[in-house]
Amino acid sequence: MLLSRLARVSQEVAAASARSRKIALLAELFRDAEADDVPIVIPYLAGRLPQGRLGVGWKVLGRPVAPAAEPTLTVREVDALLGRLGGVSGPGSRAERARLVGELLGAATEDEQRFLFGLLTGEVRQGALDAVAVEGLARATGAPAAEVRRAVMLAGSLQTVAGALLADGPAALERFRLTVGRPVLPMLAHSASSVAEAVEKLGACAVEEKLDGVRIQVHRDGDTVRVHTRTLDDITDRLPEVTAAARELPGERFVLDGEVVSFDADGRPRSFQETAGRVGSRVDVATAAREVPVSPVFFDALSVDGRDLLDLPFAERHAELARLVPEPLRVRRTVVSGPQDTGAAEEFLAATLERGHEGVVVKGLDAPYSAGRRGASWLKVKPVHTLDLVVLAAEWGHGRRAGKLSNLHLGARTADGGFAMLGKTFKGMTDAMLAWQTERLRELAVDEGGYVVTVRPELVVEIAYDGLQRSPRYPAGVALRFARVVRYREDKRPEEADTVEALLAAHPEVRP
DNA sequence: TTCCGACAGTGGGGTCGCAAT
DNA sequence: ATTGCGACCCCACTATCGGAA
Repeated sequence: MLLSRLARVSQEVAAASARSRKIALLAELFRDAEADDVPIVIPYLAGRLPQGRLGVGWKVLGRPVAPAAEPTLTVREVDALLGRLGGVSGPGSRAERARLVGELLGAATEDEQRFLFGLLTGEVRQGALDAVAVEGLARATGAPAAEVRRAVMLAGSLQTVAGALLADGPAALERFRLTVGRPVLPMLAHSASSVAEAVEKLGACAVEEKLDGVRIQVHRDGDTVRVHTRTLDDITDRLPEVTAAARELPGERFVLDGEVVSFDADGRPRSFQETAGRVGSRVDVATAAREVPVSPVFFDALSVDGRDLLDLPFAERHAELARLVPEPLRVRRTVVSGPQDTGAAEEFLAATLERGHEGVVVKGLDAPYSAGRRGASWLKVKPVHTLDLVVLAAEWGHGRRAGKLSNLHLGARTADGGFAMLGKTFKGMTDAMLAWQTERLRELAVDEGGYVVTVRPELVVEIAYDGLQRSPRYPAGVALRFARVVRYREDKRPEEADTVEALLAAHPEVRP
C-alpha cells in the first residue's frame, strides 16, 4: 500500500467530525490492506509507530526537505527505513538519524511529509487514536467491538490483536486472556472534588491512601519476575527491591497492581521528584538503590495461582490480595458502608495527608477490574490549593487553539515589588475564556514579536494547583505542580496578588 | 429529549541518559 | 564539563460524539 493513501485517509479522518465517519474511513482502509501491510498500517493510523519512539523529535524534523513531486513510497518501505533509524546509536548517531530522516522526507510528497511529521512526533491530530482504530478494526473484520477492545487491553497492544484478527478472524480473540508475564493496561481513576462526593457516588466502598510514586504491575511466574509501568514499559532491571519483594511472597504465579515509592529514614514518603528520579535511573542502579531505596506497595490482584480475577468484584480481589501480600506491602485503607459513614472516610483522608501522602482513592467494592479504562468506580480525591497570580506573558496556541493566546506565564509578587514566574498553564480555559484573554492580553502587550507575547503585569488570575515542587528553572526556586485556571479576578489589582513569601510559608515541606 | 461516559486534544514540570559542543 | 534533546514519569481540564436513560 502506498503511504499517500494513509496520508489522504488521515486527512479525511481529521476533517470528519462524526466519530462514526472516522471509524468507517479507517475500516475501509484496513479492509484494503494486504496481510504484510496490516501490522504497519493499523498502528500508523492509530498514531503510533510499531517500533515505539525512535529518538526523532521536533529538532531533527525541523529542517525543511524539498518534497517529492509524485507519491511512490510504500508503507513497507517507510517501515523498513524507520526500523533502520531505530537501530542507530553511538557517536555520530544524531547525524545519521538526521540523514535517514532527510532521505525519508525527500522521498515523500508534501501531504506524506505532513503525515510522517505527525507520526514521528506522536501528534497525528486526526481526532482518532487507539479507541477509534479499535472500532475500525472491528468493523473491518466483523468482530464485536467490545471483544476487540478487551483483547487489546489484555494484550496491551493493538498490533498484536490486529495481526491475529486478520490472520485467523474473530475466533482469534479467544486467545487473548490474562496471561502471567504479559502486561495488561492498568485501570485508571477519575477525580472527585471531595470524599463526600465520591462516597455519595459509590456507596459501600474502600478508601485507600494514594501514594505519590510510580504505578507498577508486577508479574511473577516461579522465579521469573517482571515489573511494568503504566504504559507497560519493562522496568524490572531498575527495581531490584520490587523483584526481591515479589519473590518473598507465598505464591508462585500472580499479577499485582501497585505503586513504587521511596520513604525516608523516618518513614515519610519522599517527594515525587526523588522517587521518579530513582525509578528513571537505569545505568548505575546499585548506587541509586542505595541512595534512594524504594518499596512496592500493592492495592489490587489481577491473577493469583492461575486464577484470573479481573471480573471479580473488588472486595473479592482484595481478599485474594490480603491472603498473598502482608500488610506492610499493601496500601492502608478503610472500608465505609456508604454516605452515612462519610465521617470515617474524611478522617482517613486527614490521617493520610498527615502521613505525607497525596490523597485517597475511593473504590467501589463490587466493581470489576476495568483494564485500560478510566473506570467510574475509582475516584481520587486530593486537596486543591489556590492562588491569585499575575499574568506575565502568554504563548500562541496550536491546533484548535491556533490564533488564540493560550499558555499563560504566571507570576507571584516578590519583596522588591516585582514578580517571580512560578510556571505556566493552559488548563481550565473554556473557549469563551480563550477568546476573552486573547483580546485582553493583546491590549496589555508590550512585545508581540514572537510566539511569546509579553504583557504589562496587570491581569490577576485565580490558579488552582496540587502542590509546590523544587525547580531548577524558575527564579523563586519553586514551581507549581499541575497549575490550572479557575477564573479571572478583574476585581483584584496586581498589588493584591499572592506573594512568593506567603506561598513558601504555606508549603514548609518544600525548600527552594 | 436530556444526560453522561469515553476520547482526543492541549500542553505543564522534572529527571535521566546520550550525543554534541 | 556543560548543553541540548528526546523519552517517560507524573498530570488537569474542556469539547465533542453518541449511546444510555
